[in-house]
Amino acid sequence: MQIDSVNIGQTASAAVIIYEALKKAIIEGQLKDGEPLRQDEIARMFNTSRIPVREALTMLEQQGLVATQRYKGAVVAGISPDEAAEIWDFRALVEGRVIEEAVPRMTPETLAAARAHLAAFSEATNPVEWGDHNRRFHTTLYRDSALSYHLGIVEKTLDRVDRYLRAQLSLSNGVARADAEHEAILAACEAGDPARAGALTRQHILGAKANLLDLLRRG
Amino acid sequence: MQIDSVNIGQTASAAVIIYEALKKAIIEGQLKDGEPLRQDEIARMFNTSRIPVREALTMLEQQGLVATQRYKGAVVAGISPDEAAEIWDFRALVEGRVIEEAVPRMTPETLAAARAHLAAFSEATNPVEWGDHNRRFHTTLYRDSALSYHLGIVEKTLDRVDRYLRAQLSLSNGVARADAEHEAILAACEAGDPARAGALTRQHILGAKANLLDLLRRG
DNA sequence: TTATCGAATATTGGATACAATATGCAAGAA
DNA sequence: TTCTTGCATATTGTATCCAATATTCGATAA
Repeated sequence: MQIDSVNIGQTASAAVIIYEALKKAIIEGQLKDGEPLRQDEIARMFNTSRIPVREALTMLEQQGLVATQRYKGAVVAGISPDEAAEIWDFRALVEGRVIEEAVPRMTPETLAAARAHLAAFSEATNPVEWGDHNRRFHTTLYRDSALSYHLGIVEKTLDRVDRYLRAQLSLSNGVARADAEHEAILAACEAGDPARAGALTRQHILGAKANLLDLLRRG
Repeated sequence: MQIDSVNIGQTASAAVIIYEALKKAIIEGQLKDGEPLRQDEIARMFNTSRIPVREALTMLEQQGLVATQRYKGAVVAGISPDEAAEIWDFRALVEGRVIEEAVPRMTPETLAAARAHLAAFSEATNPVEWGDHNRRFHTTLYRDSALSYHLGIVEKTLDRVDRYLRAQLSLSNGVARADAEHEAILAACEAGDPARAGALTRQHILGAKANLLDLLRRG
C-alpha cells in the first residue's frame, strides 16, 4: 500500500500527554520547586478525570521530577547544592565517555546539525532558548555513539537538572564562556579526536558545576 | 516522646506493594521475558482493583522492566545482546568510578559486611543466592561513596540486568572466577587503594560482559 | 490571649462502571 | 482450501463514585 500511515497503537494516551506537558513545565521552570501539583486542578486543565493525571504524576515521580507523599500529594522536586554537584560529576563521567564513542562514528550531517545549534545558541537572547540550543548541541554530538542506554540516562539526567543548567547559563558571561567551550568541543569532533572531545566535554561540565555551585550557595 | 514510631505517611500504598512484588518476580526471573502482565489477573492476585495495578505497571515501565503498548498491555521487557553489552560497559564506567570514591571513605563495618557477603557468596548453592550475595557484595562496597545519584542509577541498572547477571554467574566456573575477582577487589579496598579497586572492578565487569555475550549469542 | 479540640472542607487512594480497542473465531467468497 | 469480513469476547483506558486521610478554622478552656 502507498499510504502515509501512522501507527495508531503508538499515539499518546491522555496520561502520556499530561506527563509530557507537566514535564515540560517543570523543566522550563514554569512550575517552581516545591509547588504542589493538585490532581483535580490538573485534571480540569486537561479536561480529563484524575486517573490519567495520577499516572502522569507516577511517571514524573519515577523520573525524580516530583516528590509524592501518601495522602498529601505531589510537589515539584528541587535539588540541593550537594545533589547538584554530584549530578554534574555524573554528567562529566558519562557524557565524556559517550562523546568519545561518538566521535569516530560522527557523520557530516551530525557535525552540521551541531554547528547549527551552536550558531543558534550564540544568537539566542533568553534563558529558555539558551538552554534548548545548549542541550541540543550536546545531545546531537552524542547521538552517533549509538549507546542507547547511556543516551537514555543522559537525557533523564538532563531533564532532572535542566532548570539549574539554565540558571547557570544565565550567569554573567555564562553564555559567552559556554560558547567558546562549545566551539572547542566541536573542533575536536571535526578533527576526529575522541580523547580531546572527551576531555573538553568533561572540563566544560565541571567548569559549569563550579559556576553553578557558586550560584546555589550564594542564593 | 519516647515511642518507637513509624511514619504512617510513608507506609506503602497498594500500588507500591504490587510494584515491588512484580519487580522482584521479574528480577528473579519468575516472570520470563515477553510474558504478558494482565491487569485483571494481577488485580485478582492482590485482591485490589486494576487502578493500583496500573500504577505499578507504569512504574515498572519507567524502569524499563516492562514494555507497554496502548490497548495491548504490558509484557516483561527482555534485553538484546547489544543492549546487554552496552549496559555492562555502562556498569564498568559508573561502578568503577563509584568505588574509587568509596574506598577513601570506607569504614571497617563496610569492609566486614562486604567480607560476609563474599563468604556467603562462595557458600551459596543456587543462582538466586549467588545473584543476591554478588549484588550485595558490590553495592556494599559502593555505599560509602555517598554518591546518592550514582548509587540510584547503579541500582536501577542492576535491576534491569539482574536476570542476565545471574545467568552469567551460573555458567561453568562463573562463580569460582567471580569469587577470586571479588577477593582481589576487597583486598584493594582494605589496602585503601582506590585506583586498584576501580581498575579491578572495571575488569571484573568487563570480563563478565565477555562471558555473558558468549552465552547470549550462542543461545 | 493562646493552646487544644473537633467539625467542616479539601485532597488523595481505590473500587466500580463504562468506553475504546484488540483478538479470536466462525461464516462466506474467491 | 484459503482468504476476508464481521461479530463476540477479552483487555485496556478513562470517568465517576466512595473511602481514607490531611488541613483549615472556629469554639472552648486554661
